[in-house]
Amino acid sequence: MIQDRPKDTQETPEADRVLQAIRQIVSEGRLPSDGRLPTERHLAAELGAGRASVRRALDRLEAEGLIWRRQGKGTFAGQPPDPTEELAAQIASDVDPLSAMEARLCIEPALADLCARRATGEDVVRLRKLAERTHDADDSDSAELWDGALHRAIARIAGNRLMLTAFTLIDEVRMGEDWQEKRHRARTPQTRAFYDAQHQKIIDAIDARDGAAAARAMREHLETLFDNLRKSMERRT
Amino acid sequence: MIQDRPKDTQETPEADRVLQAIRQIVSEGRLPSDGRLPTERHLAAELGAGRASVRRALDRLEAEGLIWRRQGKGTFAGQPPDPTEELAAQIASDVDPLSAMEARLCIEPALADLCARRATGEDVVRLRKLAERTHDADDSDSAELWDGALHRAIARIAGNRLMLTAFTLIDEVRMGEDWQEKRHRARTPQTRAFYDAQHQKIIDAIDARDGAAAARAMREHLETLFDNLRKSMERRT
DNA sequence: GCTGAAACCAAAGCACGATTGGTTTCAGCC
DNA sequence: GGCTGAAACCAATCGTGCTTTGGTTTCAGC
Repeated sequence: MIQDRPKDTQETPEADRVLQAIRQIVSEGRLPSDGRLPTERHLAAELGAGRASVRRALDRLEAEGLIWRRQGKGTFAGQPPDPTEELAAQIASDVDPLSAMEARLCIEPALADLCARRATGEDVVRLRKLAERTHDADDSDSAELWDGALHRAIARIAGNRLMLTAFTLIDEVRMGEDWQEKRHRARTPQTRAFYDAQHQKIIDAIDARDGAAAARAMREHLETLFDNLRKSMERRT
Repeated sequence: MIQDRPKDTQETPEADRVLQAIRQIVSEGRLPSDGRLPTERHLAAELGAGRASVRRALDRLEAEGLIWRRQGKGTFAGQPPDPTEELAAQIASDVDPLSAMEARLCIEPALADLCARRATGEDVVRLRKLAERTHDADDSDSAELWDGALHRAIARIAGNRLMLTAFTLIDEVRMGEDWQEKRHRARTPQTRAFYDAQHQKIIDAIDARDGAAAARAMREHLETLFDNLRKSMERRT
């Protein structure tokens, strides 16, 4: 699996040209709203190359996770769609914030536990980086995004496909709801600082491979979040 | 909403005739393997009635939950398909028994907790009946079925749509797997008696509306189940 | 050994008409 | 007025056939 040859930027004259060209299309060239790339045959004609060369380049981009392909459908930028999202969209209509919170309070501490028992050193580094991004975020919106990424990363590292699916389900419903705004109002500079400290505590427990402590810290974090959300909802009433 | 007229078995001469005829088709008339009924137009012609009458009869059967209809598709006996099952079928392939058990251990105690806090007297009666059926089951297979129904009932009573979906996901994957056989081997007369006692304990806690105790009892039950499953797998090795 | 070209396969999309449940309207009949 | 039967129309779905598109193989040239 190890590339022997030192030339990494210029594998072969033609292949590299094609690869760079397509990479540029993906990264800066504006694509249709669905992210669809031109067809392989079209790209080959446009770049004056053969289909085989184009396919080799696309193979690489796909391996890098920049694009995904489906026979009969096309080539698209980004990640392949997740069937969990569709299910989430279907049941999102009759789920209230309280139910979502109950579900989070049930599953996320367990995920933190598993995460602590299975995380590699590399994983912990990534988590710390995400916590830092959450901390450094300028506005409340981007803090929200990085916070979501952190919780998602913990769920992924936990390494249980079923529980990850359940988490994704909750996460999608939570995001798609119109009570986004309520959550937004619940975030203040004070709460954000508090959340950052709790994130630290969770990650420290994971770093120490202490599953029970990680679960406890996560539960504490969620309960704080829950309380603030509830308070902000009562304030509205 | 209250029917004033005493005639319940004979609402109107024609409507009742059509209703009975279709009810008979659904209950005893053999249908195609997918449970599809003849089309409304076909039924109307065959029964010598108008489409409106047929539709009224079908409306009633649908309200009773005996059939379900979809525009452009047809009328079918039984319950409408659950999108959760499809998702479960998709991810079932890369889920091992251990992951499923982890997931159950995470979610079912929480469901028992919620169930204890929300169950009505009627709910408890139903649970006791299911536990009894599990106890009285002749063979291991039917015990398995009633046991599943009991756990599902607890999940439903918990009254959280998201968590019910997550439970259904786990349940479907668990059922569809080929390690059904392993679970079968793990059930012996001794373990069955033990499980019955644990079911009692769970339901007693629910009856007492003691959420924490219900969760504890459920966790204990699942851990026993888990241990036996693991032992039976090791025995095979 | 890589490239370009061509041909074929299989999965998905698209367009079309047919089918089917959902709805409305209308006339006939208690 | 209320139920019935008939008809017409709407909207979702399905089946069919053709096209598109990625996946694969083959072959000749450099």
